[in-house]
Amino acid sequence: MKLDRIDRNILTLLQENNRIPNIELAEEVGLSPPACLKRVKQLRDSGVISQDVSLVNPELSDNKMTMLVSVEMERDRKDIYKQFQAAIRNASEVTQCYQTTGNYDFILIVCVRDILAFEHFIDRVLRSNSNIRKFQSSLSIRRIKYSTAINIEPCET
Amino acid sequence: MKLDRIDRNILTLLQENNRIPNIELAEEVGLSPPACLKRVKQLRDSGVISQDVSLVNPELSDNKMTMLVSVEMERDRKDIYKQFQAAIRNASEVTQCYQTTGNYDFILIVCVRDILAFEHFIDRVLRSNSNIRKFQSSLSIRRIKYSTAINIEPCET
DNA sequence: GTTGAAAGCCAGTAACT
DNA sequence: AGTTACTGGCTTTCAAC
Repeated sequence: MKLDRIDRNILTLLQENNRIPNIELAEEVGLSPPACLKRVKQLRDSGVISQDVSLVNPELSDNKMTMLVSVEMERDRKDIYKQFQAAIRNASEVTQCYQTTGNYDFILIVCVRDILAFEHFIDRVLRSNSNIRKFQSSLSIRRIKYSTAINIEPCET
Repeated sequence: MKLDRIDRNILTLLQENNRIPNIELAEEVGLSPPACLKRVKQLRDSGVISQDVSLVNPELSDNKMTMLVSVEMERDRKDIYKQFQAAIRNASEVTQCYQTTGNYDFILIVCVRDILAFEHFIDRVLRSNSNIRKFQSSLSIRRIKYSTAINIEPCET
């Protein structure tokens, strides 16, 4: 989908606050409310906007412990990767997972209640998987920065 | 702030979709619309819900490159850490940053347009900082999982 | 906390440029 | 693509319970 300057403008604003009334949004981007609404609807329907969510203060979660886990697989076989990815998607403890190049194959961000829950996760998802050569965990003691917005540069068109 | 079962229920639902009409939300949690709305408002006002945002498909960002960077500081001095954290918060390329224990002190998730932009980031933020002993970057070739929701267990009260 | 009702604003549609 | 005019629905209040 082609995004023009106004679309990009809309996305930047909605990434900051998606509860802004359409009337205000329209004014900010210099459009009439229906025209603006139509664009927003299109952005949602086409999947450019994938989800609309409330962000909750993590201090209030029962999962106060965040672990960063690097995983190295035994071999570079596609089916092995696929199977691991499926397991990760099913593991509710994993909030993020990145496949990487370099020393490790995957980096996981895992949120759990306590060490016991983390051990349980490791046993269930990692240790039971014989395709994993090794993994290394480190405890996150603080989340310094967390932003869900992606950078959408204004363009000329 | 004390959260009862209904609050937790509301938060779980809004973390999935914050555009749900209040009427539906109220029905889902078994409350009348005004009572439900009052709770949601309170959750927002008190900061339990910190932000309401649209999530945009990262494929559409101009920053198609994600790098995972581990950073080790020269010494465990609090003022050095503070200064680094401030620099990280100011760096628009950094979308997430976790302070950790273990082999490294920080893990960054950095989104940039291309290698050039990454080099620029490294020069500006990392290489220019003499308190950094070393850092290691790896390229994320795929985001396997990404969830903004935190786990909020139902409770008895 | 619930219910019911009323007010006002906004989303969404339609007709048209 | 866009605007203006209109309708319907929802949010948001307030009352009374």
